[in-house]
Parts: sequence; C-alpha cells; structure tokens
Amino acid sequence: MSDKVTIATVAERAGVSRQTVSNVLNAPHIVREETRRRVQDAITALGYRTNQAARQMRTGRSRLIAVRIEPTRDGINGSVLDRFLHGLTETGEAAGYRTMLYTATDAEREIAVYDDLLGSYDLDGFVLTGTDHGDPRTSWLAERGVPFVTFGRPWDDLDAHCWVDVDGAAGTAQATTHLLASGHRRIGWIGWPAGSGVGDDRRAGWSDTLHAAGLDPTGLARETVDGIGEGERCARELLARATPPTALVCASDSLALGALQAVRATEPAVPVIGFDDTPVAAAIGLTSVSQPLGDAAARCVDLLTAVLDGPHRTPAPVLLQPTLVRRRTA
Amino acid sequence: MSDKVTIATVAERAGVSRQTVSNVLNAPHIVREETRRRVQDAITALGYRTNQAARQMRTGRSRLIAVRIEPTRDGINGSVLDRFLHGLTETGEAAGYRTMLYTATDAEREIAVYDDLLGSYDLDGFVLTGTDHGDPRTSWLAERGVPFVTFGRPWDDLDAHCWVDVDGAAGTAQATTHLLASGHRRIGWIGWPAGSGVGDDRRAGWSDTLHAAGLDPTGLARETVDGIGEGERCARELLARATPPTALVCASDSLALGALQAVRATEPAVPVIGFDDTPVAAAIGLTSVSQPLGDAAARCVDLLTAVLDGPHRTPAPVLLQPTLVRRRTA
DNA sequence: TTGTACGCGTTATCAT
DNA sequence: ATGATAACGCGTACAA
Repeated sequence: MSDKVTIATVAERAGVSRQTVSNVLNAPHIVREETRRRVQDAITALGYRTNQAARQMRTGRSRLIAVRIEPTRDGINGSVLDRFLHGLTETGEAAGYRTMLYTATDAEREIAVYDDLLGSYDLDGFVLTGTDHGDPRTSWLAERGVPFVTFGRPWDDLDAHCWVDVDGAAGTAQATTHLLASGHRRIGWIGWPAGSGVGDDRRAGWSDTLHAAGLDPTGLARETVDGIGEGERCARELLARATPPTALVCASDSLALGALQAVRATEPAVPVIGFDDTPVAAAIGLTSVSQPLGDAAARCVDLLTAVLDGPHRTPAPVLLQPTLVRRRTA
Repeated sequence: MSDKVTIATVAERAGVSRQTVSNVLNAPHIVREETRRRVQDAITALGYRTNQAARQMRTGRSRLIAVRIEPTRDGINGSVLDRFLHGLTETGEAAGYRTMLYTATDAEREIAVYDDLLGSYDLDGFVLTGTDHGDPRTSWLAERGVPFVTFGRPWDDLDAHCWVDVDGAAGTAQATTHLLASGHRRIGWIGWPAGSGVGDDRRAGWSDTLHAAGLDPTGLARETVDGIGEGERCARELLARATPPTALVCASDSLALGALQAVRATEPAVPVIGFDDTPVAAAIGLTSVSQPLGDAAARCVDLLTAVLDGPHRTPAPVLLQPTLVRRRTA
C-alpha cells in the first residue's frame, strides 16, 4: 500500500511549492497554464485527494450537509422521504457535498443535534423536511446564521427563509378537476385536522376547485389523523350521508387506502384519489397525486449551495407542480 | 454569538493546561479526581465539543461510517433499506458514529466512491448491503484492510469477513410449515433465478421443508425477476398445471402481490405468503415474512465498532431469525 | 510563485 | 502520578 499522498507529495513531484498546488486546486486561473498542467498531471498520477479535515481546519467548511431520517411510521408514507433522500445524496455528490444522516424524535432534540453537528463536524448546512407553523428549528438556525433549506414552506411567512415545496393545492385541484370532468358533482374530502400547513394547503385545492365550479363543499369533508383505519371510518361516515359523495379525494395514500375499503361494495364504484403516489398506490392501482421528489431534492441542493458558495443573499423559493397519476381507482 | 470554544478555552477556565483537558477526555483515569471534575464542569459550562476535524488530523479516524442509499426500484422493497438505514443511524449515534450516505450505480463505481471517501474523509468503516457471490466490493475493501460489515452473507465463504444476515431459509420454512399445518400438500414457490445467494437461500427453506414432510416439490417452483407482473404470470402458470398448488410462497412481497392478482378468483382461496413484510403487505393484508431490520442494523454497528475500537480480530457473524406475520392471505 | 504562520486536538517528551 | 511544553498533521491565507 502506497504512502499517504498529500499536497507536499504532489508539489515535490511537480517541482513546485505546496502553495502552488493549492492554488491549482482552489484558484486555477492565477497559475500559469504550463505549471497548472504539470501539477494536474502529478495529482492524477499520484491519485491525490484533498484531506477534507485539513481543509476544514483552515476554511471552517466541511462540505457536509445533514438531513434527518425519520422512523418509518405507518410505513406507507416513509417511502416519500426515502426517495427524497436518494435525490439529495445524488445531487449533493454532484455538487461536491456529502450527506450526513441524523435522527431526532422531536424538535427540541433535533435542535440539540444541530448544536452537536455544528460544533463537532462544522456542518455546512441543513435540509429540513416537514415544516409547520411556528417551527422552532428554523428560528434556531436562522438566529445563528446557519445555512439551511426546508422542503416545505415556512407557512407563517413565505419570505422567512429559503425553501422548496410542492404545490399541494394544485395537486388536489388536479384530482378534483379530474373527477369533475368525469361528471361527479358531490366530491368528498378526507384530510387532516385544520392547522397543519400541508393539510390546509391540500384541502384548499379541493374546496377552491369546487367553489370555482359553482359547487358547495359544505359537509363533504372529514378530518382525522393519518392512517388506513381512520380513512375507512371517515369514508363510511361520508357515504352514510343523505346525499353521499360520489367520489373521494384524500390527503394521503394511507387515508385513500382506508377509503377504498369503505367503498369496495358501493355500486356504482366510488372513485378514490390519494396523495403521494407511494409504492402502495402503484401496487394496488390507486390513482394518486405524485410529487416530483427527485426534483425537489435537487432544488434543495441548488438553493443550499447557492447560499454556501455564493454571496449572502437568500435565493428565491421554489414551488414545484405535482402530477396526477391515473390508475384503476379514478 | 459566543466565540468558538476550544480545548484552550476550557483549560483556561479550569485553570489547567490544554493537555490536562485532553487527558480528561481521552484518559480520565490518569487525572486526579478533583481536577477531572473541575475540567468537566468547565466543559459543560462552556458547551465544549471536540472538533472532529482536528482530532481526525491526529488520529486518522473520523467517527464516520458510510452506507449506500439505493434508488427506489419498484418501490415496494425500497422500504426495507429505509428501515435499515434508520436503525443504522440511530445505533451509530449511540455509539458515537455518524452515518454518511453515498450513491453508486454499480460495483465498480461503488469502489471508486470508497476510494474517494477514504481519501477525502478518512472514513472509519463501511456497511454494505446486498452481497452476492464473488462480490468485488468486499475483496477490494479487505485487500486494503478497510473495516466493513455486510448486511448479507459472503455466500462463497462464510468466514471471509464480518457479516450480519437474516436467515431467509428459516423464514420461508416458517411460511411453508404454516401452510402445511393448514393442511396444504401442494405448496408452490415463486422466486428468483438460481445463482443469487439470497434467492437460493429463501428457496431452500421452502424445498427443504417440503422434503422433510415427505413431499416432492418438483414442478411447483417458478423463477423470474422481481416484479408484480412477473409474480402474476408465474402464479398463473402454476395454477394452470394439471395438479396446481393449493398455496404459494413467494421470495418477495412484489411477487406475492402479483400472485394475489392471479389467485383472486380461485375457489377455494389460494393462500399467498410474501417476504419482507413491506408496508404494502401490511396495507393489503398480505401474510409475509418479517426481517428484524432494526436489530440487523444495530448488530452491524456493534460489529463495526468492535472492529474499530477493539483489537484486530474479526467478530463472529450474526444470523438473525425472521418471523412470520400472519394476515388475511394465509 | 513561494515562504510562513495558523487552526485544534493529540502524542511524545520533559519537569515536578 | 500529574502537569506543562513542544511538535505534529495538512491545507490555506496572507504577505513577500
């Protein structure tokens, strides 16, 4: 096994000083063409790689970004984060950043992790997922000037920080429009309790679309915590109405899956549309709204690197459009 | 914002030398009790955290482990890796290691990533998933003395390196035994082509169990690449036999899902059992073999840290037992 | 283009 | 047995 290759090794081989090698790496334009090439050749020949720890000591930057990996909850929605993570890692690599993982069970503990990660590893930035009203994490980071991007809007103030999100309202609007086009007039909603940014957004897409079509959504919505059982319960409630909905739009695939159980025996079939286009949806033929997660991850990296590498201005937020994936159920 | 807290800050505050602080951290037993406490207090009061980059410069160790995150394929099996990753991160944190992610599309490129990660970040170790016969990655790492653990056996030589795995054969044996106990005698198998370690292992559990019960599995197996469509096709083939199987065991939930489509109309119902207990299985009530992924991840960390922190001997491999999760389909 | 100091924790050496 | 001092690892900032 060959000895460790440092900048000194390269410098010796190329017949220049260590500093020149550093210049070739970090400011190639100030090095004479011929020298630059000689140094480059030496780097390639020796297989030199910058020692990030040493670089970090001087620059204070680690070229590391961190993201939280959540425990699989009901399992269905877990794959969303999974796909996002993969995109993040891939795009990050291309931009010269490595992705570090951490876990945390609540916001307070997550902040403690930030503190540790920042202190011990000099993390360059964070990608947060699933923001909500009054998120303590973003304020903690912002106060300390730590670069971060959220996948999810800062619901209280859209200019609070740098973010990427998918337009949930547009997604449920697409779903609702699709059902309207099929002739449905009483379209029900199964979603989450008011107060969560994501939930309210998705619900708004449904109700606004009905309003725009001159229809009244009153009484056609049910709200509950996420879960298959809950989805089924809500769907049964809606179907038991005097004037039951003839189609259902749901805030998640879990809820939609439950709803499907409830409508199984109805005649004619009650279409159901879910949200997230999870593997479960694909497997059972559930029509669902698909988020461009790879894109979202890529834009997160773009924004974060813009903050890190560029001047100190906040890049414009990014709102991506989801698409409706039509399958058996609608 | 307070200044950066280094060992010097702590030393000053505690009225000792930098060296003493270092000793308190790395060799507490050689420091006088009273001094130790005073230094500890200063560390807590100042919120000191060792700068990993500086430590790494001296020790050559980064307290970082790396694992590959794979692109979501058919999406169903993706959640397996997801759960494993979470466990790995969690257990790693507890042991003082951080988890770094990387992507790679094939073994050759993955090796190139090892090289980079080792050269640039001084990675302490790797966790590999999904080993197979003649895996080039393990030999590359072993040749260079890089610590690693695989989640998956080294199929060619069980003593080749340190590994953790789940006993797939025991899982399919459980599934088969369960069906035998329900009175089935012609139990079919839908799996992957011979030659893959994991696939052969799972198939062996099925065929060995039938043999042990004095039954002949000949003609009752179908092999194909993974996927819902393929599962359905194989199931139809099996059901079209003169003496069709009355129950099916599958090598994955994807295959089982396809098989379920094929048996939908059969009377009496043909039980189907999948493998991996994915969220999809839970959602649709598919009986499936569940791998203890959290445990597996934890044991991977245990083994890796044993190699890293302890003397240079290879810890004994770990073979975990899966469990059959009974649901509607069997 | 080059010399030199520097960042921060650890290891080796020396003093008490 | 402790504690203090000096050197070291590697890449970079700044002045020469």
